[in-house]
Amino acid sequence: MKRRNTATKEAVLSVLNTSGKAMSQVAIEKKIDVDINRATIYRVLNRYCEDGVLHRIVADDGRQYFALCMKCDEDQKPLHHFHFRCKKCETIECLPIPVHFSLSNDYQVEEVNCVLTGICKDCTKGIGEE
Amino acid sequence: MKRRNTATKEAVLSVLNTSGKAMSQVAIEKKIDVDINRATIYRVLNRYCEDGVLHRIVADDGRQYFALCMKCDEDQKPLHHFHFRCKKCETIECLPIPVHFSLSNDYQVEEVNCVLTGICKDCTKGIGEE
DNA sequence: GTATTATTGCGACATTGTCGCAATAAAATA
DNA sequence: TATTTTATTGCGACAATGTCGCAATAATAC
Repeated sequence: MKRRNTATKEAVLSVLNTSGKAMSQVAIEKKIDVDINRATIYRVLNRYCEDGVLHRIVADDGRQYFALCMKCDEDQKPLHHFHFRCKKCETIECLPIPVHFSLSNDYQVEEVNCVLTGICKDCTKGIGEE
Repeated sequence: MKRRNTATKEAVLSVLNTSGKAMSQVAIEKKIDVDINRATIYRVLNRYCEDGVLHRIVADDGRQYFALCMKCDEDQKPLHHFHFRCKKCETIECLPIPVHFSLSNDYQVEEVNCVLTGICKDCTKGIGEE
C-alpha cells in the first residue's frame, strides 16, 4: 500500500523530531498546533512503525510511546536499547544503552521492551520543566 | 493498616503459586474456582505488591501481570530480571536473567520493567497448551 | 458475644487503543 | 487540466483495563 504525504503525517513527525523523545498520542496531540483526530494520530503512528520510521515503547504506565530514535540511525542496525520514563516531566527518552541477554534458542524473541522509570537527569538537576 | 486472612486472598495467591508464572487479573479470574469480583482481585493484587509478596510487570500488551517469582527468594535481595511473554500460550514467566545497565547517577531509577515477547520454550517445542 | 475496621461486591468512571463507515484529498492517469 | 483511483481522515462506537466511592460483610481484637 503506497503512502501519501499529508500535513497530518508531517506534523506528527515534526513534533517527535523536535521533542527528541518518545511521546504518547496524548502528548503529541497537545504539542501539535493543528487539530488532528485521536484515531488518526494512532493510525499515523502505527503506519510509521510499520515503515520503520518510528519505534513503539510500552511503558510501565501501560501506555504506548513512539520515538524516532536518532541513535538507531548511527548504527547500521537499530539495536534494542533501554528507555527511561521520567515520572516528573512525563517524557520517555531513548538511552544509549543496549539491552543484552542470552536466552536458550528454543525461545523465539520477537520484541524487546525495556523501560526504567524514575526521575530523569534534567528533573534531578531541577532543569526539567514541570 | 493490618491485613486480614480471607479466602479470596488465599485463592489468588494459590492460583499464582500453582501456575508458577505471572498472570493478569483476567487469567487469575478464569483460573479461580470461586467467583471473585474484578475490582477485588485488583485490590488483592495491589496489596500483595505493596507487601512485597508479588511483583508487577507491565507487558508490551499494556496489561499488568503479577508474579510470585520464586527466584526472588533464593537470593537475599530480589534482583530485577527479564520476563518473557509468550504470544501463543499468553503467559509471562520470570526469566532467571538479571537486568544489567549502568546509568549516570543523576538518573534516579525507581522501577525496572523488562519484557521480551515471542514464543516461549514450551510452545516452540509444541508442548505448550493452546 | 460485641465492637472495630479491613475486606468485599457493586456500580460507575476515565483512559487507551482499535475499527467501520462515509467523506476528503493526494497521486496517477488520461 | 480534468478525471479517476484509493490512501487518508473524522466521526462515532466499542471493548478492555484499572481505579474509586459507597454500603454491606466478615475477620480480628476486646
